[in-house]
Amino acid sequence: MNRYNFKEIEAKWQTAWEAAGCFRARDDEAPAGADGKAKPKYYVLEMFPYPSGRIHMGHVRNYTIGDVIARYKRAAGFSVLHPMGWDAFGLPAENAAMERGVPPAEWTSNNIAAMRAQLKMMGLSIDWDREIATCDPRYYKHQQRLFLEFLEHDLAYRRESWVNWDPVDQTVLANEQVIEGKGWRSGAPIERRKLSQWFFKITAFSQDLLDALESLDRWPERVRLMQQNWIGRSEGARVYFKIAGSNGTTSEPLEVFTTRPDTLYGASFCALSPHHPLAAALAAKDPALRDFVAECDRLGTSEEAIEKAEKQGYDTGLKVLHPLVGGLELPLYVANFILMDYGTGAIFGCPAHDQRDLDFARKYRLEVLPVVLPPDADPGTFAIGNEAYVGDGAIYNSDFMDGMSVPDAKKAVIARLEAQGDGSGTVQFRLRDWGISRQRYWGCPIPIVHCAACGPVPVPAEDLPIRLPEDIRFDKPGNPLHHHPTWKSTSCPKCGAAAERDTDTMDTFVDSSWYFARFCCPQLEDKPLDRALVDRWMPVDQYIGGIEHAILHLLYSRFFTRGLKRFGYISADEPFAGLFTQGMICHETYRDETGQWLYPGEVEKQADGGAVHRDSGRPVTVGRSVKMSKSKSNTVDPELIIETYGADTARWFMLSDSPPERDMEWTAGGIEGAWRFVQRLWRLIDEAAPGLPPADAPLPADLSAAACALRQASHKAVDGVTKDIEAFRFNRAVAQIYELSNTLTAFKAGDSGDRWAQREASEFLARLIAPMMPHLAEQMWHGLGHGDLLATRPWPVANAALLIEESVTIAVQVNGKLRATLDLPRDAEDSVACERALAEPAVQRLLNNGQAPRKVIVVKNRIVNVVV
RNA sequence: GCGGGCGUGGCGGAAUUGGUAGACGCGCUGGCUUUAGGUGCCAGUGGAGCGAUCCGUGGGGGUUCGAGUCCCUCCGCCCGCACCA
Repeated sequence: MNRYNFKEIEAKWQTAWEAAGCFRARDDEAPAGADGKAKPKYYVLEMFPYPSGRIHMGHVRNYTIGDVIARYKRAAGFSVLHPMGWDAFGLPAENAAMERGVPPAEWTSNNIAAMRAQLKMMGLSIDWDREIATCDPRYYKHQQRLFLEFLEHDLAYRRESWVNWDPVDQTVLANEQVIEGKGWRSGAPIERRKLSQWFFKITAFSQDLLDALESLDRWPERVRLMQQNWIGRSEGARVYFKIAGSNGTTSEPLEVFTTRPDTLYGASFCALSPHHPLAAALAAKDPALRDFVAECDRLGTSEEAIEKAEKQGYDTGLKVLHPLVGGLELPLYVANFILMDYGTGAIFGCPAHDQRDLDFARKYRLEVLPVVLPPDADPGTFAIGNEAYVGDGAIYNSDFMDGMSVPDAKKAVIARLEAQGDGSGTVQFRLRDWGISRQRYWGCPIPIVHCAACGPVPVPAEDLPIRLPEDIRFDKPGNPLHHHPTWKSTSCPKCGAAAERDTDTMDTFVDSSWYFARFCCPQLEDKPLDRALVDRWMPVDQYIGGIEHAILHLLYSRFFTRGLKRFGYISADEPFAGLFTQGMICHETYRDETGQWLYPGEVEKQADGGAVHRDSGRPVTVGRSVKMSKSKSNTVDPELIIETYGADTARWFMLSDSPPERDMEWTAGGIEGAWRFVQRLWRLIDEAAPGLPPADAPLPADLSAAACALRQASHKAVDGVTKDIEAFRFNRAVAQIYELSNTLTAFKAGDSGDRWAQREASEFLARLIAPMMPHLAEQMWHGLGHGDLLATRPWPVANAALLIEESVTIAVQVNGKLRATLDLPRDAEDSVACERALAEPAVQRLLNNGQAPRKVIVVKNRIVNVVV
């Protein structure tokens, strides 16, 4: 039996595609299609990878999906751009430098070379001439230029903000480097520190970023929802509480933000963020408060940690005056759950109608006065237990608002506060400005010079790029750029005096916020982007990546695109017209008797479902399937898979079974099954080809019933697979291809007409698998006697006349339960269907000796339901 | 804590979007082929029952002639939370 030699064949077709330049994107006027019309453009982009050194299964899935779309669209007559690059700055390169002494630039470029080779093994239809890496000065030079433009347009500014500080390593930590309040390397309790940092003014576009979500109709609904919640527009009020002074005078009033001004009469305390200026002022004179604030700081900067922590407060001893209730004084606390970054950093607490406030009030024994009465409750007896009432109802206990609905009360109380000068209605966003300064080496340097006389001064555009120095050392804690003996010394571009460079680099999210546009003109030297080329390709028609980027990367890119538009680089309003978020790859986990994680390759499955260690034979515990990760040793190396089974097999398995948006499970059985199918398909064509009519033989005049049935099955497959690819239902496309292949395998050709239908089905099969298993498809195409590249062929079109069924099977139900099925001509009259259904013995039996049915429901071509 | 999602045979999943639940694949069972095999081919495969039938889409309740699909409620698991990328 012949075997499919994937190694030879995959390499052969990859070379052939490259030689023919099949995947080069054309910037020039789109070449005319066969019908004389210009080809429409189509930009397919997968999120570019971080060059960690080896591709992982997540990459294989991501790039397989993208490649199916790119190849399909190319065949469907589009002028396709499908580029690849490297998100090459970031922390892991610095960790490698610290742990192994490899310079980040060298580490990164080695990783890129290794990963490029791996991606090429996959046979992706990528235009490699457009490859970019964000750590390349030819890229970050333009990013520095863009930073200056953000500054010029007042979309970047400098202010102080909080960071996680490791007092032992003398360095700023990322949230993920803070583990239970301690530094990951030093183990020292972390502190919060204030640093002067650069910010992008994303909040300038809050409303627009929110409104435009509606136009993104090819984005997953859940991503739009998450972004909407992230931007978090809320209408509410600012309320001023005067502070009762010890000597009867009041200082500056306390400004709080609330979304529930209607509950103002239920207020029983006010609380400040530990970082509120007033808290800081009070702490200066109060050591106990200082300790409390320090305690809060140990939580770090992550919102999750702050909100999960037990609610704690510190009574400042100060009282604030209720703006509407004369003489009512409320205690003022500093509380660990108040975020300085949201609203005004201060709240009033209404325990009856907010769970956090209620928890707080119970803990500190504060009053709980309900002011919203649930619809069916009795005002005399209604009381709050351990659950706040957050629903709608009638306002009571609230003076002039009594009896109003919640929305009416909001309006009324805002009007009253405004009239009194004690507050105002306002719109608040949860979205905060984007802090981009990082105290790290391996990132894009911020092109700013700090001058004692002139302050922060932008580096003139002609002096860019500000290059990263390569002679750096990681032996001291802190930022190597900062320690570098000479790098930061320079002169002020404004006054010429000795000055220092900003030693911070940009957040790597900046790098990925415009790379998609740079792919339109990757080699352009004098400016970041060429308007004409950007407009030729942008927006990205289909963007594909992990759901974990649903908020930050996508939101920052949307913000950047608005900036780019303002600076005149782009016409599009949004960067990504279509978005697809794929699920993760999971695998079973294995542990030995000592609890040590084992890699799948170290484990041997047994017939009884158990597992043992391959070498030692010791028993292994099989754990549930979770996301592949090094920490659980449940990863499978794509390169090993491709070397064992070939790229097509890996790609096919990626697309089989699981819907692409859902998590998929990697199994040894699954990849074996895919491998067998590759072999089967190839054998099917290899064995049938010699007996088939020539490639261009005309359709014979009369075909046997079997040939007609085969044609119908093939055309249905073409139609179905096309629809499934368009809708990202690759698992269903795969299932349909299996069905066609099963039909074709079972087909026994009798006459020459049969063999014609057999050739048609075989060719369709090759063409339908082409986006998914491109090498095998080329080989099949070649085996069927074609001399051209399938990669350059248009997509097959089904003959609509062959898709229509002549008869349909109808379900016959009695009281909704299936009792029989009927074969009827398509579109048979309802009366006919009804008559035939009632004649069914199973129906007669349930009608008890010819009783008349109470009702009969007929759905054409589908169902007859007899109600007894 | 807040926000988003998912839940169907032994397993991954399909279901024309309210109309025959389990397509297709994996696994399993039986048989055949092969020098042999973890290859290939054929048949079977949701559970219970000899059977007519009955039960079955995380649990409970509801709407409907009809619910995996819609509504309410409970449970379990997963993702994001602003310095990981």
